[in-house]
Amino acid sequence: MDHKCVKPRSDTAEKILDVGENLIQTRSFNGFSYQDISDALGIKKASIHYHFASKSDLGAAIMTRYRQRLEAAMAIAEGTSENSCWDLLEFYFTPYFQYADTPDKVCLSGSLAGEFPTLPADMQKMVAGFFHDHQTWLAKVLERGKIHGEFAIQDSTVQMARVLFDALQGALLVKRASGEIKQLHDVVDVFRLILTPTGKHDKA
Amino acid sequence: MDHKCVKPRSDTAEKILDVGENLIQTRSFNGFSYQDISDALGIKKASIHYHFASKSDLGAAIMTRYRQRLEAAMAIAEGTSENSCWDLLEFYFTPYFQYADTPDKVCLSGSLAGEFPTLPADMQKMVAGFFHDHQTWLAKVLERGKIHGEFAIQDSTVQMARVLFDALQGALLVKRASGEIKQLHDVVDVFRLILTPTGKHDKA
DNA sequence: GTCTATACAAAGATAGAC
DNA sequence: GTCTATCTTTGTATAGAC
Repeated sequence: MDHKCVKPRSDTAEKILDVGENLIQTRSFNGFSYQDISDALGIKKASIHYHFASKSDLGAAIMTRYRQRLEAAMAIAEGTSENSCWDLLEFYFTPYFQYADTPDKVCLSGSLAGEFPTLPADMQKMVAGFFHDHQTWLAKVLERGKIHGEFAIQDSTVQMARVLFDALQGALLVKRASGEIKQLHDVVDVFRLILTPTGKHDKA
Repeated sequence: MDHKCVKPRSDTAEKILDVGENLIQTRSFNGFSYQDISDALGIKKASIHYHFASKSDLGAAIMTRYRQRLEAAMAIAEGTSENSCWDLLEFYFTPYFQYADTPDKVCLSGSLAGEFPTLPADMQKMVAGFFHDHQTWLAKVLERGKIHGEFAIQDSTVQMARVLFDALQGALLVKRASGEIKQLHDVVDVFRLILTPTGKHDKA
């Protein structure tokens, strides 16, 4: 089960990825430099190039790790039989709430979306893949919940998954500008209400 | 009625704003340079500085003009008595559809949202103001439509306006990455459905 | 693996001629 | 208003010592 599909990486490389991920989420890809990482870790810019030859490579590595981490968690949650579809949905919301609790973090892909046409080609593919995978996963959860009678969805679950995903990403971005955490909570609350069949939201 | 609250500007300045607006919508603020404008207009970088001393000034001017243009149109539409609330809503969608019809354009503020923390302070205020104004306008339309019986909204119209706005902004960003125009249409279709009281969508 | 040093290009910005 | 020329800073990236 723990088949370690992730390449082992040096401790420094991992720290660079950590800082880089954070920097993209807070400042976007074009908005940070190797100097920022250098400052954060106390190592020289040249040392970063040893681990990641180009900024493009670094960006791709950050995206890859981010996607693997989230999508592995999604796959595990989905495969855990105790989880109801409501559980899965609430589970999916957690990182959004985590980011919204910070003053300046958004989803990695959400941050990159604004500068999409300026990104290296491989990063563009990864961002598009991220969007696709998350919406597909959400659609699967909604479809299963619809069939089980957990969710009240008259029409396309694929469509609903798209709207939910768009709203979550949009809410994070708008929230960061306004500082109002309600921006995200409203999205979650509205969808909880829309998807609830009887009118009461029962998670257990 | 036509009280011209917009400062008269030279023809070149206006062209610079046009190109700059386009560049931000396609490449974001950190993703374009004075050189890009220089190339597009066939004038030298120094000439641009004559019209807009700093990039910060240019960005602020672009944002100001963009907001005024959209919000003036929204105010006029709102004040036109023939318009139903459905009309107003469909009217609000039009620029989103326009952007979605291009390969690489998103909302100006949506583009800036991804790099928000790196923006000059005055631009940050304008982006936040844009988000606030648009959501307030949408909430007003939804509230009026709710009272008139045009819209089926059980709960907070403010909340619903937020979710709709988030979803529209998110959809444009995701659409640009995937190229799938459906990303935006799904949002519009779902909200048309949700807001329709009888189940049929009657715009007249 | 990390450092110093440096190359190289691009960006924002200014001075001053025309 | 636009130009040429130039300055300054920053950013990505490489070479080579340790």
